[in-house]
Amino acid sequence: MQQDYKNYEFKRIEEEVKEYWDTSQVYKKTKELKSKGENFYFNDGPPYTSGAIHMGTAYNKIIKDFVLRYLRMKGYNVRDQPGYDMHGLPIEVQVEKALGIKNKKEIEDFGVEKFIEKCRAFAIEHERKMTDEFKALGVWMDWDNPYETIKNSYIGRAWWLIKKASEKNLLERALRLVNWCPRCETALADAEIEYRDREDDSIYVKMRLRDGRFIIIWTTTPWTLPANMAIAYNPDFVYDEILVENKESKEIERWILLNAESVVENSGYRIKEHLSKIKGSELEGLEYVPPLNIRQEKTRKVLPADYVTAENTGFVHTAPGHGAEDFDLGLRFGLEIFCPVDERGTFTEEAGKYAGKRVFEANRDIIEDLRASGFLVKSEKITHRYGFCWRCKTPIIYRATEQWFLRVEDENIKEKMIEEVKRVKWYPDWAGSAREMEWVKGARNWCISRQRYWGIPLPIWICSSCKREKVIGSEEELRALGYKEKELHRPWIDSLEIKCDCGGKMQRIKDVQDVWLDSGVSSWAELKDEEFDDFFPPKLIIEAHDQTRGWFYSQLGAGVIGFNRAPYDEVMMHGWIFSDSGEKMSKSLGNVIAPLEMAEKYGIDSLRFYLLSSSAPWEDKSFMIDGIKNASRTMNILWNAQNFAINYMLLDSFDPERTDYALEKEDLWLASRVESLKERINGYMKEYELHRVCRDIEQFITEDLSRFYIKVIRKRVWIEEKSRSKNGVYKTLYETLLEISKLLAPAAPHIAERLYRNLGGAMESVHMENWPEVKKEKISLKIEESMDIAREIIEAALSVRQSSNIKVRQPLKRIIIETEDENTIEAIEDLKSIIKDQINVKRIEVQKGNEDMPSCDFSKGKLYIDTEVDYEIRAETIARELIRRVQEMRKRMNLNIEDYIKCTMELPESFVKSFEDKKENIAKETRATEIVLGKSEGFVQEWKIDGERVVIGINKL
RNA sequence: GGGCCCAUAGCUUAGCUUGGUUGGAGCACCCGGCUGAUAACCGGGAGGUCGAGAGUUCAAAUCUCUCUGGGCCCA
Repeated sequence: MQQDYKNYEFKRIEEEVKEYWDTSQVYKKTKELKSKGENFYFNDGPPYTSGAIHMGTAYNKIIKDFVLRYLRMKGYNVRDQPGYDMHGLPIEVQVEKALGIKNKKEIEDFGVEKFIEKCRAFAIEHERKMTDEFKALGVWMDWDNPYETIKNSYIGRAWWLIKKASEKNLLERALRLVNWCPRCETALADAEIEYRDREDDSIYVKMRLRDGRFIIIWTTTPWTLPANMAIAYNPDFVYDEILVENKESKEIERWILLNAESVVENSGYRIKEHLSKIKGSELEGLEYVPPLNIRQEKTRKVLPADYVTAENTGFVHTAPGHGAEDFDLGLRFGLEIFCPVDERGTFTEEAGKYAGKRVFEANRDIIEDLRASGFLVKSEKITHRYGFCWRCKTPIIYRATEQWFLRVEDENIKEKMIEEVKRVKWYPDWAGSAREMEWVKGARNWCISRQRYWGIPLPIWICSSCKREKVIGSEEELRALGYKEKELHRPWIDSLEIKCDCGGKMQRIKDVQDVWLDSGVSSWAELKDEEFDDFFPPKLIIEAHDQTRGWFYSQLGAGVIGFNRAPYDEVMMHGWIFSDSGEKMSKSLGNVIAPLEMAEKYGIDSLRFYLLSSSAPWEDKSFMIDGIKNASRTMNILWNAQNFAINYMLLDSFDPERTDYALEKEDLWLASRVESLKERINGYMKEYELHRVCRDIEQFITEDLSRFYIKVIRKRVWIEEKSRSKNGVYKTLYETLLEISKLLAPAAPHIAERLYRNLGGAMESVHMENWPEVKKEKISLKIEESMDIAREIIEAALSVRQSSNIKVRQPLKRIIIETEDENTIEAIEDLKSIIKDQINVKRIEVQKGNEDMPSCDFSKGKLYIDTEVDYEIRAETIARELIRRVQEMRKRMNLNIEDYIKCTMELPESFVKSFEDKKENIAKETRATEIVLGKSEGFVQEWKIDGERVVIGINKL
């Protein structure tokens, strides 16, 4: 056992603990110690290596660290390899920026090889920085051996899945509608789209039917009109046919639409007459003349579609080359998938007069053309949600292109995925049953090809003559074909030509793989061959709720295709951290709170404890500075409790092994509280309710241990001689603190370690310990209830004291408690000395109260205080006042607890007799060898007691 | 527009599953007190239309519906 810093100097403490972990290789030894336990494969969701960690990343790893430390204490052999997601567009975009490059052509000019090297360097540099930060947060993972998605071994494992998909006929190349970033010139997965508000044109356009009537359509993307191939209507609707007049030309027209009034509002038309109702189904077969007749076609058809809603005009302009539903409708009715837009978002020659224009810029021209030709009803602005490229923030467009897909929509695959979502245990339950389920049910075939550079090359070779495809499933397979380059990345891999059976040459498709698939395969790609049997599949993953469509999903898809199962049994989903005003933290808003800055200021353990206890893991949190301050205060209180305990134990050379101790009621009570705390915590851990775990520990430390127990046992500790009762205190404190160090180890690993080591814990580290078992026999609900009653009585009495203006230093003659409650009567009998002590009262009587006495109600009855002051009470009050002043002076002089003093006092005449009577007691309490009345000497201070002047002088001996 | 989650004091939150005395804490504020582990703590004060509305019920923060606002994921 040893004393520690007087104050909770978290910075020094945390640094020193880390140093201890390093020099004594505690992490390694802990893992070795637990290596015989049951294997537990925890799979770390790899953060993306493109920046410093933010509060959310920190929170994520802190939760993981909590759970991993807990699992180790529970005896598991935990596989805790961290990972990094290091490929992909985000890094390419950042490197492009650094190089001052703007598009793919400039990358080709710069050199793909050099570009790849820049990307690699970028990823590795950030990986290093992030690792340092995670370590700083005290996160124990296998930082020397992270899995990295850019390694050859990893890439080969990713290929395995592509081959597997190909073998199962789940890999297909298809003309499909994809999200397209015109700046990055690549397809994007649904997961790569970020939705934000954007202001767009909102136009209503007339489509002339062959019979001269008009159908009105509405769109926010005028640039898709050149690709218009049909108009969709809903056969279940009843449309209005109306007569409208052009306000200027007075021309009369017949329109078919819904919501005529609002469409005509603010336009150059007014309604003359409502003619008739037309059933949607009656529109079948109608033909119209496309308004921007760029292809000189005569007419196109009006087609039925269920997805058309009654919003706007009830008709939907359909461009199969630019919209998902349009595309499907196009397939169903054999429309041409017309897409006159190239990869840079520019109209091609096929777009006639618009050729060469960027699509968004063409909006204006198209609107003007419609206006000029009289087809525009009106043009307004609208703010709506629109998709943007997740990295470069360019508004995306939809294009029909040939891409590679994993056929997730395949009935067997989707059914299995749904089954797996049901099988997996989600925390909280609705993360799976509602959220993930919803997403999986609506899942589309997964576009996995990207027309980019920094990624895992898709291992697909195609013969230029017979078009046969070959998929490579591993690095070995590639090497067997004679591939000599060290690198599996582009551009090197593109050089490999494979001889086709037909005699032709096979070339790799140029695409790289969607980076979401990189992390999707991590569950097996990170494993070494020899680990596979022992660990696969992983048991648990822990990520934020945005991963519903991200990693939860990509792993599920990849796992079902590869292994016919989800690569996890349990998913713990957590929330995001927002700023104190509840906004997203972002550089542009200037409200970013860096995790390490907070750790610097308030301590790592405090940061961790705050984040963990603030609210349920799955809830989003606003980061409150007051919250972390409060956590720091809790750590401080624990620190002080430790110092108090160890200080006195050392003074009395207490040995925790000794058995000559006597336990009092309060000791049994505290022990019971510890055990019931453990029992509650075990319950919370079953549902990963980490916040409840932390809150209960905090409550115990502040309420039970510090504010009550230590206050109650002070007197016992002050007794000079060694005693069985004092040993009882020490024994209780020692065991309590030791248990607390273990319970706190997952959340606040540094202070827990220090506390454990200071107490002389049996292991080298608290993190090697076993998670404490509940000792049920120590739990006594009876004593806990009694103590609750006692505490309530104490509170009530102190309250009456205050309202009657009687300070606690003045003893009360008696209190009277009026109650019928048997438990209360019993509690008073049982805990009399504690109650008397805390209230400073001579006697407790249970009987009918005297209505003239000051009183107050409490839940089980009424409490009265007897305020009569006799000579003895007066004398004791004065003695206590004097003791208090001397103690305060000792403190100010910085004396040690065991130092002796000599004391001189100048007292008013009215105090002298009391003083003489209580002199012995005053001397004992203040460790004064003598107290002399007369001129004060040494350290002298003047006090006012009950309005009288008192001068005290102290000399240290 | 859809799915899921959230809304309780100035702030952070408990209570909601299983309706039932005057809805608890902590932080901050004011007043008083206590203190040889603790610049710690205790007592009191002030502060709540339990997001809004409707319904079920003898009784609703709690159950149901609708709406509003926020978040995530989509369209």
